[in-house]
Amino acid sequence: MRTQLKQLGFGYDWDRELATCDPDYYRWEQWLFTRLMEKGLVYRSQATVNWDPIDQTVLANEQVIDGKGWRSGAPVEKREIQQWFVRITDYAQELLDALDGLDGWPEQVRTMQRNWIGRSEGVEMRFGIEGSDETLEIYTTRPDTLMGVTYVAVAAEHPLARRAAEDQPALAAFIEECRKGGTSEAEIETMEKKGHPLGLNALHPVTGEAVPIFAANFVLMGYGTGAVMAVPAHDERDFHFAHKYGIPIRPVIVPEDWKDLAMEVTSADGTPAESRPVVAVLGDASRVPLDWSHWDARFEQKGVLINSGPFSTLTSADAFESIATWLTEHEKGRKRVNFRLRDWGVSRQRYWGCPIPVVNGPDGGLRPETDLPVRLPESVVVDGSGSPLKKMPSFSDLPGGEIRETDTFDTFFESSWYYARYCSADCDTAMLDERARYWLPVDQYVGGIEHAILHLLYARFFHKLMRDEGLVGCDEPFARLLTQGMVVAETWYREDPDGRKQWINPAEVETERDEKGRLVRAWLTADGLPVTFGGIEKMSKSKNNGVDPQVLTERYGADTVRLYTMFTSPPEQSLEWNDEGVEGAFRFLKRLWWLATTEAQTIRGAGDPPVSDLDEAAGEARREIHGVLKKARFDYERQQFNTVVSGCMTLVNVLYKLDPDSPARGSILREGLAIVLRLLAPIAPHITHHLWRELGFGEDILGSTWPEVDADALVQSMIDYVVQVNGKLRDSVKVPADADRASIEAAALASENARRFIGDATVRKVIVVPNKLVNIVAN
RNA sequence: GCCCGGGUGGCGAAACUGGUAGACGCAAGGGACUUAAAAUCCCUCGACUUCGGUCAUGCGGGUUCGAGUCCCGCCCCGGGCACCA
Repeated sequence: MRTQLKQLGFGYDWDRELATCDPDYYRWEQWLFTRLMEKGLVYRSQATVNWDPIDQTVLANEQVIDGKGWRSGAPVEKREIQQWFVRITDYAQELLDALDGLDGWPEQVRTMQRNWIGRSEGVEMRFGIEGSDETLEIYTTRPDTLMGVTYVAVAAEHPLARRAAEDQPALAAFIEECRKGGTSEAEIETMEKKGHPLGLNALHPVTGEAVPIFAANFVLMGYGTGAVMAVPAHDERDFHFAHKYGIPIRPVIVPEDWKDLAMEVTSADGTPAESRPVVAVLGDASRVPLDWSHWDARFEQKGVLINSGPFSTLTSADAFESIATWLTEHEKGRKRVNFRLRDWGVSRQRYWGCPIPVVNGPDGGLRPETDLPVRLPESVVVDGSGSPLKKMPSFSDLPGGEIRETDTFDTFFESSWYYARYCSADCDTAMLDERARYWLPVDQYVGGIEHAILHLLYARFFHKLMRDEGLVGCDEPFARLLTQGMVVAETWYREDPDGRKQWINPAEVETERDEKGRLVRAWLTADGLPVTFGGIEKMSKSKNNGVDPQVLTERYGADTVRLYTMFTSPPEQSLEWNDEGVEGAFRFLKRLWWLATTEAQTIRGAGDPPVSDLDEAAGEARREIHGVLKKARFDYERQQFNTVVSGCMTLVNVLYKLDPDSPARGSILREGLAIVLRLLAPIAPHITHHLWRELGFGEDILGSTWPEVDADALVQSMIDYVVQVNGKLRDSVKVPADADRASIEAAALASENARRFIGDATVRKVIVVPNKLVNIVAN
């Protein structure tokens, strides 16, 4: 890979090369971790993982396919194990607030991070439990719907549910059922929502009303308090759950403009409107009824409270405050800010990775390892079940009955600070030294959009941890961010007899397609036997659908590969790789080469183009050249490199078409090539460097100055105006550049086609867009 | 399911804040040069057309003198969803 990067001409400083698996690197993140332990920023807690009961190993979410282990095929179970966590939630507010200042970042990424952190303002409160002194703590962002609570749901593994299950076999079976399946949010959110009553009631904090408690498979113990209040009338999931289990639906909110009617009904007899159209209750047939027999997105909207006792007639916003105050005064709850963001679980039960530098004492105590680095053993037995380190006493067993932690860090730990280590790559006395303060933040960070949330959030967090250790001087790691689109490619696979997928590289697959491009059949080149299409996905090692640029580099050279890659689409956009167009990039560089070398003598002997007395065609050529330059500079600034390349192609086309008899030809060639070589230098450095010298412009193109636009060259004496009639293109007219509005209008109205299309109609209005068009509105 | 993007010719794409849709390329077709091929150069290239035009930027509505661009509602594709990294 190093050879390939060098061949492609990337200007890296190889003295700063580092490998995150090197103990000289990872010892410093071990050191930081021990500092965080001392500061109380790490803790150990139970967390749920995917467990493969056959292979006896923890599975990554990616390794759970349709609820089964990817290797064993066994149904995956949830299992609680001790894990290390870093308190990223302590930094949630800062991570959120600082996004506003990251104006060099794409708004898209900032939005994703804001949503991920998910700050919400709500109320936490306690429900009593009938016949018990215990309480259930819940959090809601919609306290205005509190009076519509008709049940409460807890996680299947909630202690209350476990205890209730002791003498209820059906409930115990349900809890067992909930253990099946993976832990990913996508899986939990898309599975069928199920529940089972505990046979216990919760007591409403305001009314004291008893509502049933259910164990539910969509409530997770690890997130929040493991319990939620449910308002079927105003939450879609609760609504469907209530229908399924015959739980009452009690509407407590109606649209705000129904306020007067709402007051009528609540003051009339106080009869709950359960399951009856609210309009019928309100007695106004002219309104569109809200019928609670089917879900309607309007139910979730805020409005005015009804059926809510003392809070009826309040708006949702006022009710939020009133209910929060009521709960606070009665010591049953309070307002609270909540974050969706959860603490960072950094433990992995795998061999690869940096060992977590902690020692378990014989008395159960924990201490940070002081003798760093804790090296990852290099010779281990990998038997496919569990972590090899756990079965390696030479690693884990320490004198005095102490046992070393055998979990390793999440590999995001390594990728969260490598950018900073580049500044101090050779420092062996500290994680970072004063050079990191000098260089950071990174001016321009480039990475795939798939890292928009996790990697970029962890790196921002890590940076703040290092800042608080005094290691870096700034608050954020990356001043500007460019998120590349994915390079996606087809995936192909074959299944083993036991159902495992073997991924095959697209380069080894041949296909036959019908005239509409649909796949007819596909086979492996090597054996001619069929392979299965697995969809188009981002290139990855696990799906074996990467493309090796080496073949193209050998055939066309580094500059062609670089140019084509830049030309084929803008960097943010995802791209289905296809090298069919690479010939065009190669052809362009050959044209550039041919022009420069055959005209070298002319160019070397030419001077600057005369500014005033150019013939018309030469003036037009200069206008085009400087027009391209102006746009290319703009496109470089907005990082749209594909149009920089097409601009350069246009510029070379202009130079090819110069009138061979024009006296200005030599000087325009000279000016044009001097511009195009510098515009292309960052993209195709090798050829431009050579031609720059060849044409006598200088020794090193990288040391030259950026070309400047000649504003005089852009001046036009006549301007083409498009003439539209009723918004449709009908004609165009040439107008002197200094013409006033009236004469532009007159010219447009006088044009032949405009007159034809206006016909007998009356001209109502004429719109003039300066330097662009005239639209005549007539009817 | 939720969050973020995207959908424009046969293909990759362009169109700066609403103002000539398809720049620049690829592929294809025709021609020149050549014994021939490669390379190179020139021309054509969204659809339909009565050759006046008409239609066309995923689908259906809307705002506007004017919509690929703005608004509302859908469909499809990609990325992420905390243990792929």
